[in-house]
Amino acid sequence: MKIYTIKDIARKAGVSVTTVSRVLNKRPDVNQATREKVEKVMAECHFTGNANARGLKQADGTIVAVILRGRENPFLNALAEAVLRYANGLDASFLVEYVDEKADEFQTAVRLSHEKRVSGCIFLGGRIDERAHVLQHIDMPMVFATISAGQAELPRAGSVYIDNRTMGRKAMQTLLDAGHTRIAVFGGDRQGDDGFGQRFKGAMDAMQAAGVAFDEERYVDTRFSLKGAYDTARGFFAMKPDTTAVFAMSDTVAMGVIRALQDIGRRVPEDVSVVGYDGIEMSKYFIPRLTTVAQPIDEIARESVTMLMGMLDQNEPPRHITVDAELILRESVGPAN
Amino acid sequence: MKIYTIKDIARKAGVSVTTVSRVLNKRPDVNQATREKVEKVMAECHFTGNANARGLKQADGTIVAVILRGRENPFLNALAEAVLRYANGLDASFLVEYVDEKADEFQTAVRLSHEKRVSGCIFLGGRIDERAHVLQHIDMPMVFATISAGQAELPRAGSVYIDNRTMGRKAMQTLLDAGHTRIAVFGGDRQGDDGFGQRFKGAMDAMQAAGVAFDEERYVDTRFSLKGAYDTARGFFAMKPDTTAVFAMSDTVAMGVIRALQDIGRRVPEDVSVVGYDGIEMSKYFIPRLTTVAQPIDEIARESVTMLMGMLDQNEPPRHITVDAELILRESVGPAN
DNA sequence: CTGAAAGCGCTTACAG
DNA sequence: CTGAAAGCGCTTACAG
Repeated sequence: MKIYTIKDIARKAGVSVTTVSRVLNKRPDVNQATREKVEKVMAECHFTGNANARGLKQADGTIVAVILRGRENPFLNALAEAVLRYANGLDASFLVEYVDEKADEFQTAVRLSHEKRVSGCIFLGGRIDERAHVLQHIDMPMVFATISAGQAELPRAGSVYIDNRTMGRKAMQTLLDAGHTRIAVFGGDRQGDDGFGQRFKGAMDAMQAAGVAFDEERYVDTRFSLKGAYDTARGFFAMKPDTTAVFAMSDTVAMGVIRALQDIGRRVPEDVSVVGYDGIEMSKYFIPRLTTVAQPIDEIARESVTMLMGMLDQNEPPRHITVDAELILRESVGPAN
Repeated sequence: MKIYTIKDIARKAGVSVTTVSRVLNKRPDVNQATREKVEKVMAECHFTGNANARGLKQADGTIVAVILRGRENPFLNALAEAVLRYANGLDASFLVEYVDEKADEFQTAVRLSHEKRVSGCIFLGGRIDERAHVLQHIDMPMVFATISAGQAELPRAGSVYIDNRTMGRKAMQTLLDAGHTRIAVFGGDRQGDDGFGQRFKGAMDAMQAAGVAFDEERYVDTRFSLKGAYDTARGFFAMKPDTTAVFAMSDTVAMGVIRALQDIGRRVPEDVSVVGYDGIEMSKYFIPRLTTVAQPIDEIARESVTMLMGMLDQNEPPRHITVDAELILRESVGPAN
């Protein structure tokens, strides 16, 4: 079956391609009768135009890329949905790009700036490290959602994030308040100056203030998946069975840990307490419901979109803004025995 | 900052655009010294070429669209990942397109065939109904993954699916075997000739064979989300508190139902048994672990990709193949009291 | 309100 | 092994 081009439509409608282009783009300067005639032909042919050809013309409006790692990450996907919701109706087209586990999202951004004429981008999650240097090669506004880019030397990068250090402290405080002292922390690279490093620092702040020493062997470096957390937790609790509480740096990790605990006969929260992070939907339905640090997804999305559009349209400078998070007390934390 | 074009690179490297194009596409017929020179310039400029311009040339190889509803649907996203995994290395580029809750995926396919020169597509999940008529306007091979397209009048559509009727029967049989008789079914449109309708039919087969009457008021039409299932279940159990088992047509629904049960003081599986469907990863970690009908994600993905590529490359006819599913017995089903 | 023509950044025969 | 030129399907001044 034939794929029609604007030329075919023009011929069938007896007008020029210019005119077809005009009605395709809903421009006002077309005679009503002409418009209807062309629209009829387009409908018959199910014609919608070729995106590549259209995209080739530069003045094609703003296009922004939303970059995230993981099609199966519930938190980041919820964030992406929210970003798209706020983007809706704006004078820019948003495309979401998933990067692979082992891919480099910064190089992806650089590539996109060429390949798809992307003029701005929003990074969802992730972290900023030396790889980010390549971003200096592209002169494009960007905003990092959920992590701080304040320390990075990226003049065109803004960021929207919760105060991870404070929230890490509150998460730990919740455990301390319940009387726990042998507390494990399940997270990523604790040394990083990213969200995870901040959460860890906050947790240490709380321990220090409470005068409780942190047992270094209770820091657990885990993959952020159910299976990763589960396997790690099984191994950890075999080594450190007297641990009575866990601060997990994501809800997914928290759930994997809770499952592992259950399987070795430790109840949550009766025997071991667990606090999660992110506040994904599942945290409200898991059994037990998760006590967790809920990131304000809608607000992060809204601020990120607003900031980026401001940089793009009004040439506003990037900002680094923190939004309020909430520690939600639910069922997975109980008093130490 | 300047966005370089192939012309810029050619000038900087002192060669023609043809040559740059050749090294960009890694063609063999370029002098090694020339290639290196050009590659050096490209690297300096972070040049990767413009996807729109490239895509505009027709002989650009096969491109297939993977269409699914819901960026937050864990089952369909796992399927998409698997499809991409099998697609990797094939001589075709795959793009995944998410359609909105209220969008029409068939019109999306038609649009994509024009806009992005898509020459084949794989539908993940969903259902076939009268809206599918538009597909007859495009002469493109397609395969429906997880649902049967055998009855549809779509000459170019193949499908890969599990035998939903048989598995619906087995799911129900599990409940009957455990001694349950007051069983509810939580699903979508039970009348449809789609996967859900088949599951329901299978469930009825089992009840009939067991000589157990199905109480029509125990069929519950629910949205396939945690919240939807939870809310529906709360309402349902207030009306039919003597129900002792539930066949949920997706794991997500099963988990929402279990949470609701928990909240009204009914334990699973001691008081109420629940069987799910799909076999998503979370079903192995939820507490209790879900007894569920596991769809063979990898196999469905592999067969779908293989079939579509066969239709595309070898002009093979579409087929309708069923793959084996497995009912996994875990913790959410127990004996009736 | 309408159309002829140039051009977007590539790729691809074709010629050398 | 290399390059000049045509063309992919659109959009956009420009002219009428």
